[in-house]
Amino acid sequence: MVARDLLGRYLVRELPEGRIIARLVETEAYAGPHDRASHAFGGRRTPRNESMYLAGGRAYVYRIYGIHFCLNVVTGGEGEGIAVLLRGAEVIAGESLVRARRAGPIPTHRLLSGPGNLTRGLGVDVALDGAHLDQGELRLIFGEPLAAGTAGEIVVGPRVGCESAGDAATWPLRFAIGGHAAVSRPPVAFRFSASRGGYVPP
DNA sequence: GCGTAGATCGTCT
DNA sequence: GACGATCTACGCT
Repeated sequence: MVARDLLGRYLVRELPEGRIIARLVETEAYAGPHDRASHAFGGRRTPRNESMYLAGGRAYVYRIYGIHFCLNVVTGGEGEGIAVLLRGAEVIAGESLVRARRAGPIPTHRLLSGPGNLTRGLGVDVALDGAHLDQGELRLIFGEPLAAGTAGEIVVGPRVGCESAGDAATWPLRFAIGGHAAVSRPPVAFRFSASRGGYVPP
């Protein structure tokens, strides 16, 4: 599953002011026309979701709630409508550039935590919709996959905000690095503990 | 710490 | 005309 393989990989954002590097810690898969929670459900194509049907390796960016943007990586073949939502990342380099886009005293581990925060912190908007992610101002680096045991365990859970998607709501398509502080909401077993500074097992 | 409400607008019915 | 793959502030415990 590609969504799981994206964990631990790097997102590179080139801005006029400099470069931001982020490491993905939380993703969510949207499985195509048969997935009721997906914008591509039923094979629907509209001007908004058209880039979801591009060949893999492109970006699908859309606005939500009139306020936020969400960044997806198209992972299917051309015409399949399969993509992965990037829900959370950890800042590796360029933290000052991220903070410049996010007002207020925000803990480092929360700077790119959550789909809306990730796009805001990286300065991603619909201008990048359909962009190639192997070149240009936003790139995804396919380096070493996350090695089990070296960077935390991968945990799996139901997707967020898909409660009304019928049985698809319970599909285990959300992946995260277990216990990582930048995970927006802990899948299944993990819960947040401020006293212990992050997400902890029950 | 927890739950709830409000923001805000493009997109689709 | 309604609502959404969200976030934050705020009030209560």
